[in-house]
Amino acid sequence: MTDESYVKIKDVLNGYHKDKEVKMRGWIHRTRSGGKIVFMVIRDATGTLQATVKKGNLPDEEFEDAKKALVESSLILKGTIAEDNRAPGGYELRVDHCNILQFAEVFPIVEDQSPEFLMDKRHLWIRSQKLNAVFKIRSTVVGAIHSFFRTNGFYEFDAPVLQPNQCEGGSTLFEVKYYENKTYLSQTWQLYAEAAIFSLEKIYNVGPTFRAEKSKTSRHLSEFWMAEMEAAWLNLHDLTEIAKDEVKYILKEVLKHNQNELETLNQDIEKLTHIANNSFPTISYDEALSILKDKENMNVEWGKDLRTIEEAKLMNHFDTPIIVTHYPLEIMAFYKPADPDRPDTALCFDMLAPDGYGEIVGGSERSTDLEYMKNRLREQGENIENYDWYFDLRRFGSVPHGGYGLGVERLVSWICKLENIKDAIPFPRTLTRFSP
RNA sequence: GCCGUCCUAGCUCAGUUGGUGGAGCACUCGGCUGUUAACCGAGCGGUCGCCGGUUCGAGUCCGGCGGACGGCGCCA
Repeated sequence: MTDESYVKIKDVLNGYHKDKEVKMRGWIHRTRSGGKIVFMVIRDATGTLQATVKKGNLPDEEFEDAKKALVESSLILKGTIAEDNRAPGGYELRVDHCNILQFAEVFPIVEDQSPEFLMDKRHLWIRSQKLNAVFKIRSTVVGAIHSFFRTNGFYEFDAPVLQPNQCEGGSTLFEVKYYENKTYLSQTWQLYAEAAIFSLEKIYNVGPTFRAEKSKTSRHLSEFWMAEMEAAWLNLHDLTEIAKDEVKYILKEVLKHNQNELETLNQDIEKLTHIANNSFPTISYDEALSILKDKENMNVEWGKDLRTIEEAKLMNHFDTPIIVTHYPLEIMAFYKPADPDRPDTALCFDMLAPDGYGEIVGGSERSTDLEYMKNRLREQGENIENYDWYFDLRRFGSVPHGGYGLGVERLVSWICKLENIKDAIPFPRTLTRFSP
């Protein structure tokens, strides 16, 4: 698949090619030159390595090329790997052939960068060590989601991205011209998933979700990836336990495969390991309100959703993610059923991450009561006719079922300790930015 | 929708009471055979976001507009 005659930097740093003559290829990450010596830090997908180019050890014209090549020039090098404690990482390549594939123009990103500038140059900034590490972890996270559900008997099931109706709240849809009509970008996979469980029973999906919310915060994207599951015969307790298992499994996979990346990002590996190996508590909305009142002196009126600040204060008292169940029914979407034992609350839950990363999972049992759902939709001013096919699901062999959605970027942000969710996705789309 | 901060060289920023716009980095040239965000010397580099106003004179004061970023609400 790849040319094995070229060695990777990670292997060099692990000592595999010591004193060997090797071929390497990559890009110039940093370069500084003396009169007759050039120090280049070269970069490939696996890491960075110092290469020393000394005049006399290679043809003169190749030395001159090495001297004038700017940052991000692509190149092929031949030379010997030497252990040398003067080199960062302890190893360096002593070059005897330098072939510059393309002399890069002046790279616009230098030492001082503002977030806005880096966002404008996102197509170049994704080469940075930080984003390289984040996207390696993101790859592990998404891979872990697939393997978690597949090994637990779930089928991957895909829903259309273009959807004629909405699921929750009307004002947050992206409208799309669809021939002579209009349709909307997917806000959730859920309604289609609810149709599919009558065939496959246990399903999941990872895919893009679009919300035209006018949220300008470090936790919101207009286009983000949601990992959703839906299954027949599950109750609220089952759902919360699966969600906990899933998040712990993802964490363990990241800890297994991405130690270097977590270090690059200055994440606390011990803390994450502790979280991955401990149980996540489940509390009710009522208990959350008590904690806020008793320990934070914050009075939240019963019936109000927990706001960002309240979630953060609540999480001061936990060092793992927690599940909060039984939010007030009134503020919940039409498909969430009331708890028969506590009819003013819904059979729903959120998972909150520590350290202010907020809601990473949201889910619920789904109502099987057709009239109840119709009434809730009418109260919210929705046109019931749009949901006719969905209501069919309650007319033909309806069963108890439920599901949840996990925000991939929210999870990645927390695991990578990112300041802004925009760095958890390669090319972020927000209220004000849809380019590059 | 509401609130706040910011906008000066390619980048990051300084700019005093209103009086001929600066630094560092990047880049170019010169020097240096072990640098670690290399260093030393020189050079190149400007529609001070836009429009209007006050003033002899505006980067600076006033008004409007635009853009970016963040917070709240809402959500994953």
